[in-house]
Amino acid sequence: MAAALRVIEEEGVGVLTMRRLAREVGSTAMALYHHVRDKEELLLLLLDDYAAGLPRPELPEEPRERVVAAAMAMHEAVSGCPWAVDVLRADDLMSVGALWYPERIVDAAVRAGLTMEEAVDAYRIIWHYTAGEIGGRAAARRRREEGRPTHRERVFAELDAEEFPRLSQVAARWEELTVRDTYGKGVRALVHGLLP
Amino acid sequence: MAAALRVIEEEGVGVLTMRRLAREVGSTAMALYHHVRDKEELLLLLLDDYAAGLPRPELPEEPRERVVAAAMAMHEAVSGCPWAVDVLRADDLMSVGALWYPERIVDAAVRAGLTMEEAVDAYRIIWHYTAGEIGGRAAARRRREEGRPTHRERVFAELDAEEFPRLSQVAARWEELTVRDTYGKGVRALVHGLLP
DNA sequence: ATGCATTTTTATACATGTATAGAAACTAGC
DNA sequence: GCTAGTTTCTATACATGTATAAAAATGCAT
Repeated sequence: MAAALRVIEEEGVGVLTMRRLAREVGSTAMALYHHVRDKEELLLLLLDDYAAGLPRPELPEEPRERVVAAAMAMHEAVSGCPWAVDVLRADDLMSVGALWYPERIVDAAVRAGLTMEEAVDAYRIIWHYTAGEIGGRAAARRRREEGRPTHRERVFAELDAEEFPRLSQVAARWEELTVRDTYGKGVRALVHGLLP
Repeated sequence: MAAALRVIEEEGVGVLTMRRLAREVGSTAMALYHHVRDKEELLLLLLDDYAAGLPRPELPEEPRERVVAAAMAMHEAVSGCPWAVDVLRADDLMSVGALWYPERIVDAAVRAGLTMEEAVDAYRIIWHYTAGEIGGRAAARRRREEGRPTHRERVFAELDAEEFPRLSQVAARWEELTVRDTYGKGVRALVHGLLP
């Protein structure tokens, strides 16, 4: 795990292969499979460690603000973790070390007056939004790094202004409009719409 | 494209490999690369065709209801497309054939009183939520099909009731609580929070 | 028809995750 | 110290996406 972490931090998650990690610890790739089920589990364990070591921010008392703050902390935590993206789609709970976030969110939602069922719904909806936002941004960044042409360019190039007036209107500014961080805006909207 | 579509529909997206597709059309894997940049582009083209052929549902006039309806139609469209999941994270626009959805959403948002910038934000936030929801559900299904133990089980097994009272409280019912479709609830919340 | 340039296809190769089979190292009981 | 069983590791193999280089096919001007 330490070796894996070192490789990731020094050279990026892209170069962490099973063979590379094996070489790093003086073993063979398949030997690693005695300790982890597959590569995803390895990354999950790393994520877990990472999450467990995160500082837990002070949260406001007011329930709605509390949910927003917890969600934004969760978002920030995952954003700062380059290998999280490959694991995120795994489930609706991130990892053991990161249970702190759902616990706070569900709790605050209940305190805001939601039933337990509603609170779980609220958490999962917030989580899906979070995962989607991070996944999208990570994919975009990766694409940019690899120099691949964004799909968007092609889309906007052959845009029919008759059929899609609104999109044509913003086509030129899309890039500019979409680099801004709108995560907070989204969570706030969700909290506004989900909590009484 | 037709061959790829046939393979996917008959045997699932999992068996569509470049070599298999090549065999299907009596060629070699690398020959395909003259027509598509990579496998992702192939899937994107398929998705595009699929999206272009979708029926465009009648939408309510009232702007907020219109956004909700368009979003739900978009969600349903993507859900019904098994190979969409592998492409979705690509960007914040799905594909040319699916531009109908963002166009309606942005337009309705503007008609509801948002500025163009705000409308684009709203669309992207809804899109991220949609992508996250579908990605998560697809991952869960795949995991179930492969018989892999869900990460969640392990998480809940070693849950400390002292530290995570709320989560412990729902641990046993998590499965039951999370099979329900809460997408609509989420979009409604977003629309409620984003549109004036 | 012929020679050249461009398009399209093949052959081969590599890195990757991981399955399988078996070897080696270790542990417990005597 | 020896044996049987278990844990851990190694060797090899395969399917996959795709890079690279070369071959073949095609189109075009003469």
